[in-house]
Amino acid sequence: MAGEVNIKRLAQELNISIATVSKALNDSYEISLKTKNRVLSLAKELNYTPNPAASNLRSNKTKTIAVIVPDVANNFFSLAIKGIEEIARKYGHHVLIYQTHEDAEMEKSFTNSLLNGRVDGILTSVSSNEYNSDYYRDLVKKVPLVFFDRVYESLDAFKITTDDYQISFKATEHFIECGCQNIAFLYGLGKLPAGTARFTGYKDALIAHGINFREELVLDYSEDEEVNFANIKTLFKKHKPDALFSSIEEFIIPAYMACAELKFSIPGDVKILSFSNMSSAKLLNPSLTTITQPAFEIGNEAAKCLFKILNKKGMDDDKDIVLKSVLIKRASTGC
Amino acid sequence: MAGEVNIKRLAQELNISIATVSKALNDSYEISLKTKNRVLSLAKELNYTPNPAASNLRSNKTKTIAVIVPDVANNFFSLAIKGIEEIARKYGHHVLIYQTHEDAEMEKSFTNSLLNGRVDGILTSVSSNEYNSDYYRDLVKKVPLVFFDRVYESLDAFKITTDDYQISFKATEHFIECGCQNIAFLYGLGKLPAGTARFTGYKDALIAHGINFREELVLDYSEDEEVNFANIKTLFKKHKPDALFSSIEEFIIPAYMACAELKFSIPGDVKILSFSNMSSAKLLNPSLTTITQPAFEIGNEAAKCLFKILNKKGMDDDKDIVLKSVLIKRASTGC
DNA sequence: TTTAATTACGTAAACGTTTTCGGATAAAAT
DNA sequence: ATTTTATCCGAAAACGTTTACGTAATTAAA
Repeated sequence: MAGEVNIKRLAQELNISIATVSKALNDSYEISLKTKNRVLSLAKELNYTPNPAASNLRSNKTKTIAVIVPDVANNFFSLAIKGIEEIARKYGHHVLIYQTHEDAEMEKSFTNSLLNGRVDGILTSVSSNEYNSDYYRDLVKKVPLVFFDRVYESLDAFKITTDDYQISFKATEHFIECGCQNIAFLYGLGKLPAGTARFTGYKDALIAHGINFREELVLDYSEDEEVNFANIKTLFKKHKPDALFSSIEEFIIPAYMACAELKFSIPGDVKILSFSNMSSAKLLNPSLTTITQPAFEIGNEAAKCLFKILNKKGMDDDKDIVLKSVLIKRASTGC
Repeated sequence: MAGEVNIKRLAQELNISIATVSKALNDSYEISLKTKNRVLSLAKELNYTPNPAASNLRSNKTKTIAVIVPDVANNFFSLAIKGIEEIARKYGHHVLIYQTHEDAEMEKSFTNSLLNGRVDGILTSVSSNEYNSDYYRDLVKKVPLVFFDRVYESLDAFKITTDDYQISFKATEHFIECGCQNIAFLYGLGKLPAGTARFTGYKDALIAHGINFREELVLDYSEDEEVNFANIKTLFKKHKPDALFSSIEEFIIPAYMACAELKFSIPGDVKILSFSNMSSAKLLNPSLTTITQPAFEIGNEAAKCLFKILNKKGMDDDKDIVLKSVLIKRASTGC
């Protein structure tokens, strides 16, 4: 009984046409204030809410945006999502969240499932396992899309990133100021601009301070945590680095465990810092120096950007927004 | 041009009716294998995907489910969501995620926005700030809904929970076996069954071992982390507990910080354990003994349950599923 | 006073599906 | 030869909105 409250029902009870009701609900200029009030108050009384499917079908608007991230369990992404939601809520949009788990195929499959008008726009942070530039070159023409953090550089699309190069340069200098000379680099996201920028910032800082870059001090990320653990131990034994620059959060656990197992003291024997948004960084033993990205703000900016596109405003704005990360010095670098 | 590929277009190109096309796409028994193949292959060739709005409008099915949680940044919930997604993907459903940030009003507002047919069903873990039993009593009649972890006990609805009472009892016994006598309880989720069950398990274990329950050793959770920090310090100074049983993850950071500031050694001066799904628990200083809930499995079970409802199967199954948590002993309890 | 403009509302088509019902054909049963 | 049944397909309505267009009533301009 009470379930079937739709526009037709409102129209009948008020003795007006459904067109008038619809327009009144959408605050159209064509409708007098008096009838608007009549409609609105009855709608409220009957607890009317518009059917989204019908509305979407007719208007081609879904009031939903999609967020595609590798993993919501990652601190960075969960914060970014929070930033996105804040804006989405402001614009009355729902948020559809997809996790790719770094699987490029799943990423494409998810994205494709959104192209038939399921969402108004997409915010994406691409998977790190494959560089799928061609796919995205097509995609950005088909749907409003904003990249954040993990972007494709060459594309003509809106991109929100951070100052990976500069902050990595600065972090490396921090090591050097603490007296480190053999700074190892734990290399993640190698296929993405963010990864290479972090690496280049590290390398350039070494060179700028007259320290030779040594290929053998670079360790590539493996998805298998055990492998990373083993690799770090090997790195320690073979090359005795006095510092570890971890370019992604995932290296922290195996690095700390390796130090514990090899009885290396942090920061005495080796100093460590890492890109990270872990809230417990300050509780590690010892507390971890981090490069912390403004994750919430990135999500915030990305979402704002998308709604600019959806509302056709500021299309001539700069398509590249770069936010600043911050280096938080703690005990693991010890100075 | 290529954008407007819908059923009508397929029908025209194949010289058959749109009804036939629709039925073929839905693998109806009314359609011959031959025409099914013709339709399917053309659909694939033209990259046809059905318009979800139209489909939803007509069929009253959205192929989406909603997940309502307090916070995706919480390790427990992000894992649970992963478990949900696995099942949703299996059934070809999309997942809409909402964060309430423990705000009961926002929770109601979100939930209400889903009642007009935006989703086929809801998985929810209710906010801890208010006990909104009346609201949910109405709600479960209107929409397929499954509670997980944070439930309303009195309702006739599907609920996935864990053995909070038993595991808390066991954890308290672990303290006692380690020689603790003044075990403080950091009390969270007090308005929810999960919270009270944990508290009761703690209390009953004390009594079972002839230890007096002391009200002054119980500390209620505050949303303000600074307040928790201060309260824990006061607790330490006033009552010198030799153990801290944290019933929620959020107490860990202030507890560790308080110990550090007061120069209390863990587990020497005070032993600590906490409900937690933090992956870095083993890296804390010292590594933290945890009660870890099977978060992924909870999500998994909850989603399975919802799809049972949606497919009208197993409606006579037990509506209460209880999974087992596990006590992982580490250095912070020291024995 | 006539005409033009403005305001307020209604009619009906459209969005892309799904589904009910019925019909045509052919095979099987009588 | 007639009836029944099975198989395959189409016509058309329906889902609940939005919106282009038309029109009557009122007001402003001529």
